[in-house]
Amino acid sequence: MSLLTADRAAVGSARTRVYAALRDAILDARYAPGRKLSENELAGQFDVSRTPIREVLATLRDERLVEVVPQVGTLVTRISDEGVRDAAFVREALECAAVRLAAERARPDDVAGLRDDLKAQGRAVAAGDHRLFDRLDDELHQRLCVISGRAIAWDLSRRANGHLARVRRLSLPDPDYLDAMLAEHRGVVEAVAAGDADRAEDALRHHLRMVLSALPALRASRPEYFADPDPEG
Amino acid sequence: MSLLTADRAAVGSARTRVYAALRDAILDARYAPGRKLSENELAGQFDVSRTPIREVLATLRDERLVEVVPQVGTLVTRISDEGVRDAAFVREALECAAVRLAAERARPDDVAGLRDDLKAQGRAVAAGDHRLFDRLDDELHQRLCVISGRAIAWDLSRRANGHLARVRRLSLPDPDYLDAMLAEHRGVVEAVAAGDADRAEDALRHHLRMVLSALPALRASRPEYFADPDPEG
DNA sequence: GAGCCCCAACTTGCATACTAGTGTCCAATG
DNA sequence: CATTGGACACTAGTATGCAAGTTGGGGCTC
Repeated sequence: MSLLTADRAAVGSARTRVYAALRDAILDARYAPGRKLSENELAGQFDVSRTPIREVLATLRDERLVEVVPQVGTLVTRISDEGVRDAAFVREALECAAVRLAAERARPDDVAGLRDDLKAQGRAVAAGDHRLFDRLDDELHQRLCVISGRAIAWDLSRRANGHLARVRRLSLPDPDYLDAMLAEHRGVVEAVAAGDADRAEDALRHHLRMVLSALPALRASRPEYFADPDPEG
Repeated sequence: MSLLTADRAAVGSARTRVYAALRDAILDARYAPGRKLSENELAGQFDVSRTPIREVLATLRDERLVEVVPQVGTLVTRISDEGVRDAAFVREALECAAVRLAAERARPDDVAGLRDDLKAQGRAVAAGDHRLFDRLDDELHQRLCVISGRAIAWDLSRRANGHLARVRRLSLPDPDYLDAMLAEHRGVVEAVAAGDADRAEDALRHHLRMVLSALPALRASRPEYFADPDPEG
């Protein structure tokens, strides 16, 4: 623990630091699906004791990113159809409801903030910076939820998003994909700016479903990241 | 820890037991909003160490039922307009989306299960057993989510439901209220049975919003349970 | 050589000790 | 009498030790 006390409070205690790092590593598949994690090993890597590690793993378990088996170990979950469908369902339900409210409530400075985000996304696409685009993507969705007055929609959406977020991150290297995403973001933002709740909802719903289109290709290229397919549509 | 090992596994470890008891106590306001909780005291009451208590409190913090202030204490949150609105929003978004799917997918035995639940609710209303009705109410909503194929909708709905659940439990003593709730449940179930997604969604939306109608009376009768009103609609 | 059994090493769950920070209460002082 | 300073009791966060259980491999037996 090399941080000063004040910094620890600002950064949010060891737990926050470990959580962010570990979640990021799982989403990037640096901790690959199926890999076994050891509380002791992680404690050593992050230079903290097992206690905060255990709290972080409990949070990640709620997000379905890890599976804790008592007396056996903690595993990074494989990406499952069920998990991806659940995440997509939750995001669609919560964010589509939120974007309707956002369209009704958005004020000029809210719209300006959304457009700033779009511009930054345009620069990220031009620069081919997938990682930055990914962050700005999340930020845009968060902004929409905040504008709706129901910021909790983003909190829950994000928490339920683990399996889907891995699909998204692992699929990013296609430039056409980024262009399409950006175009869809623009459509959502313009509908919100116009105060058109129906159009905003439709645009966002379509957008959220598009992420799923990358799934079959990813499964084909990285079958070891996936659990066995399940038949349900 | 007086339970056998097998029972502990079935019951789900000390944490599950403590979680259920503590959550129930908070929802019933036996631990009143605003009350300070002590990890040490709770550990003594439940005859476990602070570790599982802390895990439970972390979960309850995610549900916004307690607020943990470092180096100060853990408080039962007061019921807030924001918290109630957030809970209502999340339930409406998730469960309305789920009930549409349920209406499309429900099979005869699913419908039979729903109707069994309704009958039990009728008996509970006749007997004036609010507590039982409350459980059956949750069960019905859960069934609908399970039928939809998106059981996660209920998981998240329940987790986000803390503030609203307290309103519901504390408001129960009105018999007309129970009658009205039961009638609305019937409307939802019949729409699902008929495979009418639009009607099911409308009925459920209306139903979920009705819970909010009990809020002003409760606030008037128990102002000490509530945080200061906030102006937003 | 094949199969079975047992043990050792590892796992998480829980209990406990320690650290650092906060608020309160009382006493001393202006 | 009011106010301020300080000690003390209590808090949550973290570290560590102990208990119970699983797994996999090595050695013994057939």
